[in-house]
Amino acid sequence: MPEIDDLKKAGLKTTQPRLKILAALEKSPVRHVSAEDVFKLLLEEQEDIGLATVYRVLTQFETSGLVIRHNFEGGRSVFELNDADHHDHIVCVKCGRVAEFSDHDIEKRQKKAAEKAGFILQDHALYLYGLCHKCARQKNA
Amino acid sequence: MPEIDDLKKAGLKTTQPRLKILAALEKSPVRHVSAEDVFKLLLEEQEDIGLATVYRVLTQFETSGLVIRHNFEGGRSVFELNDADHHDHIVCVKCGRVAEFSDHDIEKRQKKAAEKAGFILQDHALYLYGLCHKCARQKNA
DNA sequence: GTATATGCAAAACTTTTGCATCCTT
DNA sequence: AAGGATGCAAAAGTTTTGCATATAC
Repeated sequence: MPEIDDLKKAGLKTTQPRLKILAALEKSPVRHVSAEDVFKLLLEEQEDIGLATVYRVLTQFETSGLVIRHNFEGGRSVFELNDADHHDHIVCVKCGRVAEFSDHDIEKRQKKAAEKAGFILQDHALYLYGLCHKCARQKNA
Repeated sequence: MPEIDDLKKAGLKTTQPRLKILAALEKSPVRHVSAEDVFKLLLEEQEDIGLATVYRVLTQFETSGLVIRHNFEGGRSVFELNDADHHDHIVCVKCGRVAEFSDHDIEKRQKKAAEKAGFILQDHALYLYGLCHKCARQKNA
Protein backbone atom coordinates (compact mmCIF):
# COMPACT_ATOMS: atom_id res chain seq x y z
CA MET A 1 0.00 0.00 0.00
CA PRO A 2 2.05 2.93 -1.24
CA GLU A 3 -0.45 5.45 0.09
CA ILE A 4 0.42 4.53 3.66
CA ASP A 5 4.04 5.38 3.01
CA ASP A 6 3.00 8.68 1.46
CA LEU A 7 1.16 9.61 4.61
CA LYS A 8 3.96 8.48 6.90
CA LYS A 9 6.49 10.43 4.93
CA ALA A 10 4.22 13.43 5.27
CA GLY A 11 4.16 12.94 9.04
CA LEU A 12 0.45 12.19 9.10
CA LYS A 13 -1.27 9.39 10.97
CA THR A 14 -2.66 6.84 8.55
CA THR A 15 -6.35 7.15 9.08
CA GLN A 16 -9.11 5.79 6.90
CA PRO A 17 -10.34 9.20 5.73
CA ARG A 18 -6.86 10.28 4.70
CA LEU A 19 -6.26 7.05 2.80
CA LYS A 20 -9.62 7.31 1.07
CA ILE A 21 -9.07 10.92 0.09
CA LEU A 22 -5.63 10.15 -1.28
CA ALA A 23 -7.05 7.21 -3.23
CA ALA A 24 -9.85 9.40 -4.57
CA LEU A 25 -7.31 11.91 -5.86
CA GLU A 26 -5.44 9.12 -7.59
CA LYS A 27 -8.52 7.48 -9.05
CA SER A 28 -10.24 10.69 -10.11
CA PRO A 29 -10.90 10.87 -13.86
CA VAL A 30 -10.12 14.57 -13.65
CA ARG A 31 -6.81 15.58 -12.19
CA HIS A 32 -7.79 19.01 -10.86
CA VAL A 33 -10.62 18.80 -8.36
CA SER A 34 -12.29 21.01 -5.79
CA ALA A 35 -12.95 19.94 -2.21
CA GLU A 36 -16.57 19.49 -3.18
CA ASP A 37 -15.50 17.26 -6.08
CA VAL A 38 -13.51 15.03 -3.74
CA PHE A 39 -16.43 14.90 -1.36
CA LYS A 40 -18.73 13.76 -4.16
CA LEU A 41 -16.26 11.19 -5.44
CA LEU A 42 -16.19 9.70 -1.96
CA LEU A 43 -19.97 9.72 -1.72
CA GLU A 44 -20.18 7.76 -4.96
CA GLU A 45 -18.06 5.08 -3.37
CA GLN A 46 -20.25 5.01 -0.27
CA GLU A 47 -17.45 6.49 1.81
CA ASP A 48 -18.99 8.49 4.61
CA ILE A 49 -16.47 11.29 5.02
CA GLY A 50 -17.57 14.74 6.04
CA LEU A 51 -16.88 17.75 3.89
CA ALA A 52 -15.10 19.42 6.81
CA THR A 53 -12.71 16.51 6.96
CA VAL A 54 -12.08 16.75 3.25
CA TYR A 55 -11.11 20.39 3.69
CA ARG A 56 -8.95 19.66 6.72
CA VAL A 57 -7.18 16.77 5.04
CA LEU A 58 -6.61 18.58 1.76
CA THR A 59 -5.09 21.48 3.68
CA GLN A 60 -2.82 19.08 5.55
CA PHE A 61 -1.87 17.44 2.28
CA GLU A 62 -1.02 20.83 0.90
CA THR A 63 1.11 21.71 3.91
CA SER A 64 2.99 18.45 3.68
CA GLY A 65 3.48 18.79 -0.05
CA LEU A 66 1.29 15.89 -1.13
CA VAL A 67 -1.04 18.10 -3.13
CA ILE A 68 -0.94 21.53 -4.70
CA ARG A 69 -3.71 24.05 -4.24
CA HIS A 70 -4.66 26.35 -7.10
CA ASN A 71 -6.72 29.51 -7.12
CA PHE A 72 -8.06 29.55 -10.64
CA GLU A 73 -10.70 32.04 -11.66
CA GLY A 74 -14.02 31.23 -10.07
CA GLY A 75 -13.42 31.69 -6.39
CA ARG A 76 -12.90 28.16 -5.15
CA SER A 77 -9.71 26.24 -4.67
CA VAL A 78 -8.81 23.26 -6.80
CA PHE A 79 -6.32 20.61 -5.82
CA GLU A 80 -4.08 18.20 -7.66
CA LEU A 81 -1.64 15.52 -6.59
CA ASN A 82 1.88 16.83 -6.37
CA ASP A 83 3.89 14.63 -8.67
CA ALA A 84 7.47 15.65 -8.59
CA ASP A 85 7.37 17.09 -12.09
CA HIS A 86 6.46 20.72 -11.84
CA HIS A 87 4.15 22.17 -14.47
CA ASP A 88 1.91 25.12 -15.13
CA HIS A 89 -1.67 25.18 -16.29
CA ILE A 90 -3.87 26.38 -19.08
CA VAL A 91 -7.59 26.46 -18.42
CA CYS A 92 -10.35 26.59 -21.02
CA VAL A 93 -12.60 29.52 -20.12
CA LYS A 94 -15.56 27.79 -21.75
CA CYS A 95 -15.50 24.14 -20.72
CA GLY A 96 -13.08 24.27 -17.81
CA ARG A 97 -10.71 21.68 -19.24
CA VAL A 98 -7.21 21.95 -17.82
CA ALA A 99 -4.05 21.22 -19.76
CA GLU A 100 -0.55 21.25 -18.39
CA PHE A 101 2.72 22.48 -19.74
CA SER A 102 6.13 23.41 -18.49
CA ASP A 103 8.77 25.79 -19.68
CA HIS A 104 12.15 25.90 -18.10
CA ASP A 105 12.97 29.31 -19.50
CA ILE A 106 9.89 30.86 -17.97
CA GLU A 107 10.90 29.44 -14.61
CA LYS A 108 14.38 30.87 -14.89
CA ARG A 109 13.08 34.28 -15.81
CA GLN A 110 10.64 34.24 -12.90
CA LYS A 111 13.46 33.74 -10.46
CA LYS A 112 15.37 36.60 -12.02
CA ALA A 113 12.34 38.87 -11.95
CA ALA A 114 11.82 38.13 -8.26
CA GLU A 115 15.42 38.91 -7.45
CA LYS A 116 15.23 42.14 -9.37
CA ALA A 117 12.21 43.15 -7.30
CA GLY A 118 14.07 42.36 -4.09
CA PHE A 119 12.13 39.21 -3.27
CA ILE A 120 13.19 35.72 -2.33
CA LEU A 121 11.01 33.56 -4.53
CA GLN A 122 9.18 30.79 -2.71
CA ASP A 123 6.44 29.81 -5.07
CA HIS A 124 4.63 30.83 -8.18
CA ALA A 125 1.36 30.37 -10.00
CA LEU A 126 1.11 30.71 -13.75
CA TYR A 127 -2.33 30.22 -15.20
CA LEU A 128 -3.15 30.71 -18.85
CA TYR A 129 -6.75 31.13 -19.89
CA GLY A 130 -8.10 30.56 -23.37
CA LEU A 131 -10.22 28.44 -25.64
CA CYS A 132 -9.35 24.79 -26.11
CA HIS A 133 -9.45 23.46 -29.64
CA LYS A 134 -12.85 21.87 -29.13
CA CYS A 135 -14.46 25.04 -27.82
CA ALA A 136 -12.73 27.22 -30.39
CA ARG A 137 -14.33 25.16 -33.16
CA GLN A 138 -17.89 25.62 -31.91
CA LYS A 139 -18.13 29.36 -31.55
CA ASN A 140 -21.83 29.05 -30.82
CA ALA A 141 -23.47 27.81 -27.57
CA MET B 1 -13.39 65.14 -15.56
CA PRO B 2 -11.54 62.30 -17.23
CA GLU B 3 -13.40 59.69 -15.19
CA ILE B 4 -16.62 60.49 -17.02
CA ASP B 5 -14.98 59.74 -20.31
CA ASP B 6 -13.63 56.49 -18.94
CA LEU B 7 -17.13 55.38 -18.03
CA LYS B 8 -18.60 56.49 -21.32
CA LYS B 9 -15.95 54.66 -23.23
CA ALA B 10 -16.76 51.60 -21.18
CA GLY B 11 -20.41 51.94 -22.13
CA LEU B 12 -21.51 52.63 -18.57
CA LYS B 13 -23.88 55.32 -17.42
CA THR B 14 -22.03 57.92 -15.40
CA THR B 15 -23.53 57.53 -11.97
CA GLN B 16 -22.25 58.93 -8.72
CA PRO B 17 -21.32 55.55 -7.22
CA ARG B 18 -19.35 54.57 -10.32
CA LEU B 19 -17.49 57.86 -10.35
CA LYS B 20 -16.72 57.60 -6.66
CA ILE B 21 -15.49 54.05 -6.95
CA LEU B 22 -13.27 54.93 -9.88
CA ALA B 23 -11.90 57.90 -7.96
CA ALA B 24 -11.27 55.72 -4.93
CA LEU B 25 -9.25 53.30 -7.04
CA GLU B 26 -7.20 56.19 -8.35
CA LYS B 27 -6.68 57.81 -4.98
CA SER B 28 -5.99 54.61 -3.08
CA PRO B 29 -2.57 54.57 -1.42
CA VAL B 30 -2.40 50.86 -2.25
CA ARG B 31 -2.86 49.85 -5.85
CA HIS B 32 -4.27 46.37 -5.30
CA VAL B 33 -7.45 46.44 -3.27
CA SER B 34 -10.29 44.12 -2.36
CA ALA B 35 -13.95 45.05 -2.68
CA GLU B 36 -14.01 45.46 1.07
CA ASP B 37 -11.03 47.81 0.84
CA VAL B 38 -12.83 49.99 -1.70
CA PHE B 39 -15.90 49.98 0.49
CA LYS B 40 -13.86 51.18 3.46
CA LEU B 41 -12.08 53.84 1.45
CA LEU B 42 -15.47 55.21 0.47
CA LEU B 43 -16.71 55.11 4.03
CA GLU B 44 -13.73 57.18 5.12
CA GLU B 45 -14.79 59.83 2.67
CA GLN B 46 -18.38 59.76 3.95
CA GLU B 47 -19.57 58.25 0.68
CA ASP B 48 -22.59 56.12 1.38
CA ILE B 49 -22.19 53.37 -1.16
CA GLY B 50 -23.34 49.85 -0.40
CA LEU B 51 -20.94 46.94 -0.51
CA ALA B 52 -23.21 45.20 -3.02
CA THR B 53 -22.84 48.15 -5.35
CA VAL B 54 -19.08 48.05 -4.96
CA TYR B 55 -19.11 44.42 -6.04
CA ARG B 56 -21.46 45.08 -8.93
CA VAL B 57 -19.51 48.05 -10.17
CA LEU B 58 -16.13 46.37 -9.85
CA THR B 59 -17.44 43.45 -11.86
CA GLN B 60 -18.74 45.82 -14.53
CA PHE B 61 -15.40 47.60 -14.54
CA GLU B 62 -13.70 44.27 -15.02
CA THR B 63 -15.99 43.33 -17.89
CA SER B 64 -15.39 46.63 -19.61
CA GLY B 65 -11.65 46.44 -19.07
CA LEU B 66 -11.33 49.33 -16.65
CA VAL B 67 -9.95 47.14 -13.89
CA ILE B 68 -8.26 43.78 -13.59
CA ARG B 69 -9.35 41.19 -11.08
CA HIS B 70 -6.76 38.98 -9.44
CA ASN B 71 -7.19 35.78 -7.49
CA PHE B 72 -4.17 35.80 -5.26
CA GLU B 73 -3.82 33.27 -2.50
CA GLY B 74 -6.23 34.00 0.30
CA GLY B 75 -9.62 33.45 -1.24
CA ARG B 76 -10.81 36.93 -2.03
CA SER B 77 -10.48 38.92 -5.23
CA VAL B 78 -8.30 41.97 -5.48
CA PHE B 79 -8.69 44.64 -8.10
CA GLU B 80 -6.41 47.16 -9.74
CA LEU B 81 -6.87 49.84 -12.34
CA ASN B 82 -6.08 48.61 -15.81
CA ASP B 83 -3.42 50.95 -17.08
CA ALA B 84 -2.44 50.03 -20.57
CA ASP B 85 0.92 48.71 -19.52
CA HIS B 86 0.58 45.05 -18.76
CA HIS B 87 2.52 43.62 -15.84
CA ASP B 88 2.67 40.64 -13.56
CA HIS B 89 2.80 40.49 -9.79
CA ILE B 90 4.92 39.31 -6.94
CA VAL B 91 3.27 39.10 -3.55
CA CYS B 92 5.02 38.95 -0.19
CA VAL B 93 3.66 35.94 1.67
CA LYS B 94 4.35 37.62 4.99
CA CYS B 95 3.26 41.25 4.74
CA GLY B 96 1.12 41.11 1.61
CA ARG B 97 3.05 43.79 -0.22
CA VAL B 98 2.62 43.60 -3.98
CA ALA B 99 5.33 44.48 -6.46
CA GLU B 100 4.98 44.52 -10.21
CA PHE B 101 7.23 43.44 -13.02
CA SER B 102 6.99 42.57 -16.65
CA ASP B 103 8.96 40.31 -18.92
CA HIS B 104 8.40 40.27 -22.61
CA ASP B 105 10.07 36.92 -23.09
CA ILE B 106 7.81 35.23 -20.60
CA GLU B 107 4.81 36.60 -22.47
CA LYS B 108 6.09 35.30 -25.76
CA ARG B 109 6.71 31.87 -24.35
CA GLN B 110 3.27 31.76 -22.81
CA LYS B 111 1.67 32.31 -26.17
CA LYS B 112 3.76 29.56 -27.65
CA ALA B 113 2.95 27.17 -24.83
CA ALA B 114 -0.76 27.80 -25.31
CA GLU B 115 -0.54 27.14 -29.02
CA LYS B 116 1.36 23.96 -28.40
CA ALA B 117 -1.41 22.78 -26.09
CA GLY B 118 -4.03 23.57 -28.74
CA PHE B 119 -5.43 26.63 -27.01
CA ILE B 120 -6.16 30.13 -28.19
CA LEU B 121 -4.70 32.27 -25.43
CA GLN B 122 -7.03 34.93 -24.11
CA ASP B 123 -5.55 35.88 -20.80
CA HIS B 124 -3.05 34.86 -18.20
CA ALA B 125 -2.21 35.26 -14.56
CA LEU B 126 1.33 35.01 -13.31
CA TYR B 127 1.76 35.41 -9.58
CA LEU B 128 5.05 35.00 -7.80
CA TYR B 129 5.08 34.49 -4.06
CA GLY B 130 8.04 35.12 -1.79
CA LEU B 131 9.57 37.23 0.91
CA CYS B 132 10.11 40.91 0.28
CA HIS B 133 13.45 42.34 1.37
CA LYS B 134 11.98 43.81 4.54
CA CYS B 135 10.40 40.56 5.68
CA ALA B 136 13.42 38.50 4.65
CA ARG B 137 15.56 40.57 6.99
CA GLN B 138 13.41 40.00 10.06
CA LYS B 139 13.15 36.23 10.12
CA ASN B 140 11.45 36.41 13.50
CA ALA B 141 7.82 37.38 14.26
C1' DG C 1 -40.82 59.46 -18.42
C1' DT C 2 -38.29 55.22 -18.85
C1' DA C 3 -34.81 52.34 -18.21
C1' DT C 4 -31.15 51.49 -15.43
C1' DA C 5 -28.67 51.69 -11.05
C1' DT C 6 -28.57 51.54 -6.10
C1' DG C 7 -29.34 50.21 -1.15
C1' DC C 8 -30.65 47.02 2.00
C1' DA C 9 -31.33 42.66 3.57
C1' DA C 10 -31.38 38.09 2.68
C1' DA C 11 -29.35 34.28 0.40
C1' DA C 12 -25.77 31.48 -1.71
C1' DC C 13 -21.30 29.54 -1.50
C1' DT C 14 -16.95 28.25 0.08
C1' DT C 15 -14.21 27.34 3.93
C1' DT C 16 -13.32 27.14 8.98
C1' DT C 17 -14.18 25.93 13.76
C1' DG C 18 -16.10 24.08 18.38
C1' DC C 19 -17.02 20.14 20.54
C1' DA C 20 -18.36 15.46 21.58
C1' DT C 21 -17.05 10.99 19.94
C1' DC C 22 -14.14 7.71 17.61
C1' DC C 23 -9.84 5.79 15.95
C1' DT C 24 -4.85 5.00 15.68
C1' DT C 25 -0.81 3.71 17.97
C1' DA D 1 -4.82 4.54 27.66
C1' DA D 2 -3.80 9.05 25.37
C1' DG D 3 -3.63 12.06 21.77
C1' DG D 4 -5.00 13.15 17.63
C1' DA D 5 -8.73 12.79 13.96
C1' DT D 6 -13.48 12.91 12.55
C1' DG D 7 -18.45 14.19 12.05
C1' DC D 8 -21.83 17.26 12.64
C1' DA D 9 -23.61 21.55 13.01
C1' DA D 10 -22.85 26.12 13.49
C1' DA D 11 -20.15 30.09 12.20
C1' DA D 12 -17.35 33.03 9.41
C1' DG D 13 -16.08 35.24 5.18
C1' DT D 14 -16.91 36.53 0.52
C1' DT D 15 -19.89 37.41 -3.21
C1' DT D 16 -24.56 37.44 -5.35
C1' DT D 17 -29.44 38.48 -5.74
C1' DG D 18 -34.48 40.12 -5.07
C1' DC D 19 -36.94 43.95 -4.75
C1' DA D 20 -38.49 48.57 -3.67
C1' DT D 21 -36.67 53.14 -4.34
C1' DA D 22 -33.82 56.53 -6.44
C1' DT D 23 -31.16 58.42 -10.42
C1' DA D 24 -29.46 59.41 -15.11
C1' DC D 25 -30.58 60.64 -19.68
